[in-house]
Amino acid sequence: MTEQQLPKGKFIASILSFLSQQEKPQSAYDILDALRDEGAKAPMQIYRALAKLEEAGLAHKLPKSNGWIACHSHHHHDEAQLLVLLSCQSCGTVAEHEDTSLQSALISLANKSKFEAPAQTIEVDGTCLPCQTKNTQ
Amino acid sequence: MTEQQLPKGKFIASILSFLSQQEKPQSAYDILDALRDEGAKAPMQIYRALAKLEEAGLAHKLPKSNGWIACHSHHHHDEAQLLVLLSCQSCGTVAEHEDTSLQSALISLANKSKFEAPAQTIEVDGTCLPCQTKNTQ
DNA sequence: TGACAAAGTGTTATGTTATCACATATCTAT
DNA sequence: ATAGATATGTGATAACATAACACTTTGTCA
Repeated sequence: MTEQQLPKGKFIASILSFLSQQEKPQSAYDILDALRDEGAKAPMQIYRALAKLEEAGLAHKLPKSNGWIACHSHHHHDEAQLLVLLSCQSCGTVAEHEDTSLQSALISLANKSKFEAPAQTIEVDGTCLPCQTKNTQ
Repeated sequence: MTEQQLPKGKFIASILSFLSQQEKPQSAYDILDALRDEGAKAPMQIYRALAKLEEAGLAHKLPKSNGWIACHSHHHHDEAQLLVLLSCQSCGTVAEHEDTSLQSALISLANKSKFEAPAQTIEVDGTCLPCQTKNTQ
């Protein structure tokens, strides 16, 4: 299992706490605004903290949509090479998945091309179940 | 097979031709600069054309890195739901793959969650074979 | 053919996301 | 104490993307 130890840094804890309370991904500038009280003044402060959180596996960036979420899966495996984020374009919610067969399919594709791919996150945009039913009513 | 008919629009052909000649993905602003001669003046003109090219399957946007490439695969299938772009972080080249087993793994993951995912492009960042050998010399 | 709708184009302004560069402060081991 | 590493503050700017509106061209059909 992953260590999940909090990296050190001024805004680390606040950002993680803020993200955890949000249902939807937040942009770096959303976070900046939310942390004005605590002295955050420039985007750089937020981006630096987010980079550390991501490196620690405590937050994930949605690669397409520039948003950030706190990691909700407390069961990440060290050997996991692929995190899939199912992102609902209608309501904004994001579901995290570590899928073995998807991961091995990706690894085998990379191997065929001798392409060296480190662990990564992919975002899949679509519509979650609640929103599907909502939209057909 | 996909139709691959050229959409109409002032900069469509020039953009496609420009992208085809490039080895690496180009940003919308790169394209804008390249098309000054032909009268391109504002980003909007480029983005509009790129949207049509992407819709027609003639160009692909790298979801993570804001770059655009001309489609090099002349064999896209209509039923393809997933395009994988292996993007080398060292030299910038991008390889296009339509991988059946990766696609079906993704579809089955989505089905499990009843998540409705339309056709999409995912970008996998890593290192291509030439760059791997280059970097260990 | 003339009139209307639809599609395409030009342009300004603005919104959004991300990094550079450099100064200053703080921590840590010897 | 002090040197090196790490962290922080901050202004400026780069890079990416869209809103909004006016205007022109093209398609089409009575």
